[in-house]
Amino acid sequence: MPELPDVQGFKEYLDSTSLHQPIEDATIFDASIVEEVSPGTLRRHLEGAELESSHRHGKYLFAGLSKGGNLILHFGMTGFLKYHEDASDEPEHTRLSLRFESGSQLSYVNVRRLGQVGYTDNVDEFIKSHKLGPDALDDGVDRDAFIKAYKGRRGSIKGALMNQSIVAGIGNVYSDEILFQAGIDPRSKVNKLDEEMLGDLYGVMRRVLRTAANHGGNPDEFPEGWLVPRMQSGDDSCPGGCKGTIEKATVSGRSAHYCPECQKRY
DNA sequence: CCTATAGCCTGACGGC
DNA sequence: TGCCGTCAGGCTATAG
Repeated sequence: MPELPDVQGFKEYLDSTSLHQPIEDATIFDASIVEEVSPGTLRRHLEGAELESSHRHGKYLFAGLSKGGNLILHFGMTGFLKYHEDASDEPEHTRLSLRFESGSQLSYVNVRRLGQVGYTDNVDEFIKSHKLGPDALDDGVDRDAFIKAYKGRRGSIKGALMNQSIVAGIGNVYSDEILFQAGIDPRSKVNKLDEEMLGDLYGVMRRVLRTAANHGGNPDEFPEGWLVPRMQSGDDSCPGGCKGTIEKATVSGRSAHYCPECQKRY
């Protein structure tokens, strides 16, 4: 599930529930999802510390620890956070749980183990070593930087948008939404798009991600005419008013949803 | 350098 | 009901 807007929602959830509370214990239920350090090392860094801040970069969430360093949270396809008061409310598939002095707990839950938790001293180095580009909503990603980064690539525009090393945060669902709103077929080659079209795409990308992030990635709150809520409810009629049907195609190894009427293939 | 592909995990769903 | 294949909002390593 979690792309930039969803992870922004998790950040706000963490901020409003879990900051500035001493962690009494950290329980790692699944050692295999711990990256960068050993499970024991992660635990030592967490216990006795407080989460004092949080920072999102692309689909990653980092929580600054009062003893120094940062907890890394990455959600893969099925991860999320759950704050609960009672140990009996522990969700299934909890992989890491932080129990605070108050008795409340913050749980990192992930069915498929494609996500990771970990620890790093230096977030910037972690971002560099994982080859992540700038966050898609970063001020540094302006129109010119966007055009320069994508211009002339050979692959599909959908694949390029999902490439985390160019710009971080866009995944399968939001690449579909952005391309739908930009009127571009996901199979289009990037090098067939001129600078003006890339500039327009930039504007759509920022607006879509900002709007979705403002709603914490909850499709029920998205504006009229968006594609994501339709897909989620299993309704394949085009929300663009063309009366057409949303089609599916495999693009860059992922399933793309698009409207052949409203989106032009370049 | 760039792009496409297979593999990693688990659970839900549809068809037989 | 039970089994099987397919698919899923991500990332990495590898091959071309």
